[in-house]
Amino acid sequence: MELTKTAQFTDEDILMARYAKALGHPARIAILRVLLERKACICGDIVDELPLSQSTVSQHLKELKDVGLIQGDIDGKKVCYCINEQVWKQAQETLGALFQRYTSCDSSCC
Amino acid sequence: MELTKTAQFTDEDILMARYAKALGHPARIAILRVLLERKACICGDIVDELPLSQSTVSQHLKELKDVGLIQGDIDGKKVCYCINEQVWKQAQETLGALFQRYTSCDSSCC
DNA sequence: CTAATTGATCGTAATTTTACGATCAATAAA
DNA sequence: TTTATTGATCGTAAAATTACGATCAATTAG
Repeated sequence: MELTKTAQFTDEDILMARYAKALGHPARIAILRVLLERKACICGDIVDELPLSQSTVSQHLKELKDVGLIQGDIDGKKVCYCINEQVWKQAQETLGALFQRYTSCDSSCC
Repeated sequence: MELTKTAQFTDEDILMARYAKALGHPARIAILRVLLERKACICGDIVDELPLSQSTVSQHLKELKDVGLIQGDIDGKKVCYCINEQVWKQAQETLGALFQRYTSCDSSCC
């Protein structure tokens, strides 16, 4: 009895997945870690820290920028990247809420 | 002056990215939400909750199972899925730690 | 035994991601 | 001005994801 599926994903699920997806590659985790370590924003020394070419790193930076987790401002010849506080905390809350929703049902299942 | 890049990604970054990647699709978020809502583990009624075909949902379930976030036990004709507590908490901690590493450097940058 | 149900897996097509070199634009240094 | 540096973007190839129907194996119901 095939009922037509109309239900779509909720905006919240889509947003959450977007944040998670942005974190879903070691290079992007590494980039964020660099940005977190040096509180001040740094530019493409990030490239030197990663085992990837400049163009590839630039691509990963763009993805992080597209979801808003980081921002980059031009400073002369160089570009300064850093965490975007608002979005960062938004992602933290959204994903954190999902994880916290778990309450061990010690009993029963599995 | 091209220095050869030797540095690889750390195991921790890779693991973290793996967890995040597993959460990086609305369908998988939706699946986890269903599993979280009904504390007890349910089987492929999940399919009915999602706007996707049975085979596609099964594929997403497999991905979640592969990273360990969920587990599925056969119960007669049906299969019972539920959150894997250990792994769930591991992912929560790992990703949570990353997010918490941010300390607003109100000043300066960007 | 024969149906029907459940859910994994296979094969496949379309799309997205990942990665790189090459190039381009802009700034800084000579 | 000419040259070097910085970093985005383009083009492209290879690989991975996403999605689906079809099929298969196992269990349950008749």
